[in-house]
Amino acid sequence: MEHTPANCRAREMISRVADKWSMYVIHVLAEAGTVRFSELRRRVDGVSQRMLTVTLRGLERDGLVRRTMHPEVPPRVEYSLTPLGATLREIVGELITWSGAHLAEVDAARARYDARAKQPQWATSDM
Amino acid sequence: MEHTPANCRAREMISRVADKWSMYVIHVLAEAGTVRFSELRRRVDGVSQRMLTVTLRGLERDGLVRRTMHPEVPPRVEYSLTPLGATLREIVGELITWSGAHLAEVDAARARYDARAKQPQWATSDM
DNA sequence: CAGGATCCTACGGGATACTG
DNA sequence: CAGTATCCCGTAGGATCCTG
Repeated sequence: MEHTPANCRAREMISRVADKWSMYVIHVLAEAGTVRFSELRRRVDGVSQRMLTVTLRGLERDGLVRRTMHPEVPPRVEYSLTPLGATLREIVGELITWSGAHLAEVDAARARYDARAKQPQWATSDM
Repeated sequence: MEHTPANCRAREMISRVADKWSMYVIHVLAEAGTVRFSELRRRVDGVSQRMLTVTLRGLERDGLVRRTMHPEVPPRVEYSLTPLGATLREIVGELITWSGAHLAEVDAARARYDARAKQPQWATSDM
């Protein structure tokens, strides 16, 4: 993995996906297929209406998500992954899987760290 | 992929890693092995000294990064991935690879989106 | 129902200066 | 060298209200 121009721009792409909601939205779309806005809002637990819109716009702009407007009343808008977006499925899925698998370890590490940080005196070998 | 408690907390883990620098730092440590602070700062292009410290502390707390202090003068501090952190290597690596592979597509999608957004009138079939 | 427009706040994150 | 401490600003992002 060298310092090629493409690699430089990798940070750009990471930034694109590394916000609070993008990965989660991709993940939900990956498992749900085609979903309406309100349904998506329900599934992406805790997202505000505004942030869901903003996130979807970003993903749509990057060609990861397709937005389909049905000219009815009341309006129905459906979202799904594009083929490009689908190529992210696996990676995001792995990240989710990883989280589940290593959650306990991370929690333990945190507890250890916090304990040590709280009483730095005890960390000295003598006492 | 169901709505298990572990899966709920997946978002927590994603949030942990989905900030501006964590993935990038993990990636650099993955390819560089054991690195001193200043060297890391040079390699993680664009990071401020403060944010590198903050990011490293977070990763250390979560047990993903090991910090080794050598009691010398001038001080030497080295960072490396823990075994747990190393399990993220592949996932982050895939994301980087993905970025490189699909950069052009994303750029094209953006250009298309922006063009359409700028002149919404032209989007109508007649004109 | 889908989401644009506003308002507002908290926090991410940069620059700079200081310390062991 | 490897930080910590401050100051400060921009923006991510939540709450609310409004419209087609």
